[in-house]
Amino acid sequence: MTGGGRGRGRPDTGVREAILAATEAILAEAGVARLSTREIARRAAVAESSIFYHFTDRLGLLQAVVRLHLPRYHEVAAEVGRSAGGGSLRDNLVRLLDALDAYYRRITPILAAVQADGDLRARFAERGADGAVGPQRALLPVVDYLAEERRLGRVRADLDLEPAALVIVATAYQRAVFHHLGAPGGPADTGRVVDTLLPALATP
Amino acid sequence: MTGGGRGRGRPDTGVREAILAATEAILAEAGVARLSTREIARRAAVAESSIFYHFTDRLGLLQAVVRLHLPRYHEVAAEVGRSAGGGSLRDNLVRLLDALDAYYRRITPILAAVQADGDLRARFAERGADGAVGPQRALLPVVDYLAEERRLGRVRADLDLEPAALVIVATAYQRAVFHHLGAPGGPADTGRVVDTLLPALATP
DNA sequence: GTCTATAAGTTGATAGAC
DNA sequence: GTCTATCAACTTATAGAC
Repeated sequence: MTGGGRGRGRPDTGVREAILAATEAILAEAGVARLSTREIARRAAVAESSIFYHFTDRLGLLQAVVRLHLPRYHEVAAEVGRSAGGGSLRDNLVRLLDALDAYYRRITPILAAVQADGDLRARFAERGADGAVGPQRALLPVVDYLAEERRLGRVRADLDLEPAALVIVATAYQRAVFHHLGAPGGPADTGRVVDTLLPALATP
Repeated sequence: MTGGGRGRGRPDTGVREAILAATEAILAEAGVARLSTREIARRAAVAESSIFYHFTDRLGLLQAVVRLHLPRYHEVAAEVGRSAGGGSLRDNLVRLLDALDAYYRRITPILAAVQADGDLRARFAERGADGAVGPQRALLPVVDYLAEERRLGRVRADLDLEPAALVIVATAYQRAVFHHLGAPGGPADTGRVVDTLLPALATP
């Protein structure tokens, strides 16, 4: 694998990237159930065997897709976390929820694949155990953000951070799932959700 | 299909039920990707062709599994809804969240399959359109429950019901997903979640 | 209604030329 | 690194006996 040595040595012909892109596209349209190496190769306009050269096997490819996207979650959440003191608490929460929602909409097909493929789920659980990506780890950036707002006195002093973060992340994810399932419009806009949640979070 | 005429005419040999049970088991363990008629037949100790006799094709079988479980959601939520006036608001919310959580844990593999299989997702979206099961419809029983508590004056008069229901359903679903992905213990117990949410819901 | 037998097509994966 | 060619195993689905 050239993976990681971008811009060094012989330039990638783009086959690896084309394979990853085609995989994501199929995942989004048809789902894991119909993700075949044959179809990936056809879409990427690439030889089927190139998939095995770059990713060893089908599961390796799926893992690569997961590892390519899940870590970006921390970027998304951290960016909002940095602006903790900035605007109003309400505005920050709206931006946090919108950022989470946008992120989850992008990766919902991948998350669905992890949930629906036993092997992939198993490997994902392993990684979670050693602390790398694990499921509840998704809460940490939001917990950090709330802790900062609490330090600034804008969030209730007695707020239980983990449940609060769970509720926020859960709401964003749920909306993304609804969207993925074809819900028209999506239930309630972000402003209404934040206004509803605010009495539980803000300092009275 | 004898389906529906339980206890009338010749008794079912149980093949249909065995197929459904085996399908659910495989869905829970291995996921849609590995759900083959061959494996279903093996587990159910049944001829592969019986699957096609009862369910026409693979997708028909998947639809049958979905239709068998999703409607139970309304039973679950409605049962809690009936006890609206009963105990304290907090106790009712704990019971509602626990009921939703238990339900979602059972059907998470099926929901994952719907999300991860394009064909199944498409048919599910169709049904949603004609108002039968649709995604956001999941919110209605919770909206009804909150409306009743609001009528009784225990929930804020100005509570925006849809977002509130969304947050509750989302939290239960998120916890079920964490559990399915192998999260140890699950993040925060129901009591803490409800206590965190309560200031947003209860009459001040 | 349930079975056995079978068909045609697709699957993930490998070998070897360039 | 990427390709073409090839494989055995498995896939969904059908036909027809009981």
